[in-house]
Amino acid sequence: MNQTVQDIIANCREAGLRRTKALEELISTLLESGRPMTLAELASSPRLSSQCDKATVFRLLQRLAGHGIVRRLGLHERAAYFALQIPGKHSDYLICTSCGTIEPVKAPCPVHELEDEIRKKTGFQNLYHELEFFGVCPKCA
Amino acid sequence: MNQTVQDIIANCREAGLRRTKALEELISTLLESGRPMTLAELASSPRLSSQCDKATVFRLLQRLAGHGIVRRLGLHERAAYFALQIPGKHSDYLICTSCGTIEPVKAPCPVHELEDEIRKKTGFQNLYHELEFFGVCPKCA
DNA sequence: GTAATTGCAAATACTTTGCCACGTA
DNA sequence: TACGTGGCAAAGTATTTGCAATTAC
Repeated sequence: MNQTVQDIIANCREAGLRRTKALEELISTLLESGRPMTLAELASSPRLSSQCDKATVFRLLQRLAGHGIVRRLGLHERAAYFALQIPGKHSDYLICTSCGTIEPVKAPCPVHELEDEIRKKTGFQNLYHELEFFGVCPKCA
Repeated sequence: MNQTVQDIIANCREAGLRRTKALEELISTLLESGRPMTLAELASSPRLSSQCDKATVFRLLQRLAGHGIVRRLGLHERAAYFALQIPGKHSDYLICTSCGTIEPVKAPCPVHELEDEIRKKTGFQNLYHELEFFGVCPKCA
């Protein structure tokens, strides 16, 4: 287990969560995959399926989302997606509507200025955004 | 019933759909509301609840989405949202995570250039994007 | 020891489909 | 008439919760 996992778990501890096997495996799995994952995917992943129940993963994700350690994403599927929320890192996603592959967009996000403007003009608090591109990838086309 | 409704229904007819009461009411409702709505909202709206079953609304929305006349949106809720897809018009949304209000963002969308870039670099077909801002509105704060 | 966490199973929420009746073209 | 469309009810998928047992601190 590398340093980053330890760091994130340290954040969890600060947030008042207990250090459990399930928590460690969940964080590791999300970090290793590097992409948003659904509850079903997570709960059936090798590291977690042997380790704990789907309800546990669900509740863990809920707690982590409540503390801003993971973020829940829509992504147009029926199932919700979850991704680690690394401070200072923001990702937009490119999603193939045919095969469902999700990859982070590498280019810098062009939305922050508009976000600032909206924050000023509307008075919304805790503003953040979610940006996804949908299309058919070359393999599927 | 105004002209725009007639226009949209004309598009539906061209797409091979029949002109039914349910179709007219659905289009009118979506157009009047001016915002994305869930299946449940639509099916229980005054114009539609008296008119037809939820399954009918569901199937209509599916057909319309298949022909690009409505668009299905994620918007972070458990239920899917549907919005009329007016040619040449694109909307980003500002959503209050506390009361759930959804309003279109008035400012021009700053994402089109990045979208073009992604189209060129990745070879994705039929590329489009979805952009949402989430936060707590002044009333809820 | 105490409160947070977990597993299992049951309850919800929302979506989707089957089947036959009906209405539009 | 023929095929798209509609209603009703049932099935499917994903999420969420209750409660007693367990575990981290």
